[in-house]
Amino acid sequence: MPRVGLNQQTLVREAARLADEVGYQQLTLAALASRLGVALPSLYKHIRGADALAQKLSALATAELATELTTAAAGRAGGDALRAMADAYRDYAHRHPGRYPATQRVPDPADPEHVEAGTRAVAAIYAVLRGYGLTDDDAVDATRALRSALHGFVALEAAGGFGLPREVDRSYQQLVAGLDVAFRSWPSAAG
Amino acid sequence: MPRVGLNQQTLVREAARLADEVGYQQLTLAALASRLGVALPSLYKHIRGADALAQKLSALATAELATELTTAAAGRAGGDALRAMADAYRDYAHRHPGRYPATQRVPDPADPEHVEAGTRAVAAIYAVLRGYGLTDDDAVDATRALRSALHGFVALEAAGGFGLPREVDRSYQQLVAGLDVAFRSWPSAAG
DNA sequence: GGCGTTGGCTAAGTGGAATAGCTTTATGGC
DNA sequence: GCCATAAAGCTATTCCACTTAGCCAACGCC
Repeated sequence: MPRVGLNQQTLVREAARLADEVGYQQLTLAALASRLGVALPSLYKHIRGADALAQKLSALATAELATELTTAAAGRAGGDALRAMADAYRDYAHRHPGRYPATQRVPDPADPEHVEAGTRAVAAIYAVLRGYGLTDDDAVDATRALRSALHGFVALEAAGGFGLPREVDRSYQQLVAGLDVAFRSWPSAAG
Repeated sequence: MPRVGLNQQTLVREAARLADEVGYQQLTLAALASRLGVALPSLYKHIRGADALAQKLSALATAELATELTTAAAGRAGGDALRAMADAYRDYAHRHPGRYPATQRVPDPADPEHVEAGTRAVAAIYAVLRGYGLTDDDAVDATRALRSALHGFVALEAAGGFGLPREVDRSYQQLVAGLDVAFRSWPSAAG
């Protein structure tokens, strides 16, 4: 039995690739083992189980997404930054349909890299919102609104929830334009 | 073997109750059969399988949600209608945490009731947007934006994605207020 | 009351996750 | 270089969910 030379990193990376090909829900230990050319139980030498794999995949995807969001917003401000970030967000979801759902898993407090990735993603959003003069509670609310809108759109799109012929790209542009308008007049003291 | 007197309707209704108790992902045919006091294969006399059950549950939940959205918006207009509908939406997701995810499944074209429920839900949203003077392409875009924002928020909330102490209720109010602002100045001819 | 339809059942197969326990490989100390 | 040991494979087995096949009993109609 020649050794394949697996380790957790190669395993998680291959899981990410596999998920993008077959879908997040179809990512199974059995499929991963088959892909790597080992028997299923062999994976347990490197990862605690299916749930741990999902968590590590989430950390990987979140880190990737955070980096892309940060890069997109760099050197831009206001509506420019918002549009660039929103495009990067949806683009990542399109390019990595299997990884994207993993980013929605809440970071594991016991995994510093996962926590850091989540923090970086939120920080990227915060930075954009600072360009609108939003801080503290307003920034928290606006961050939640932005995440909700982007994730909701991408999730509905992936689920095939947009049946009408109207182009989805344009609807997304309008959504982001609407967010821009909303953030510009975001209430500082609403009740 | 005394007959329990099952039929598809009671089966789907019980599945809805069970899903709300244990979660959508934990709704299994095994759990449902146990709950109904029959052996698992007996369910197949009434439903084609696990996927068909999920589809029927989606039809049920979508119909319920459509009704609640329609009721909430009735007799209101503009921002009033928007807020009432948004509250009804999130309220439904909270009261029915197991049914809500089912509403995201795309209606089965072969199930007229399912299709009708989906149509009613979208129609309720359209009616609210007409109060903002939005029609045609603008209404399509705005509907997608509204659905995205509401679903995204509810999904992130359910996933535990809002870690900070800032009250989630207030964030939701701000989101809806932002949508109101955006819809009032929704671009009629953007490009 | 017979009989067909229907709604239960048991049995068995598939596929994924997980654990136990064995064997082989790679490696580091002497 | 040899060997002890840890690591990385393996097979076998259990558990759980879904599904199909095929049997039998109950109910309902004439």
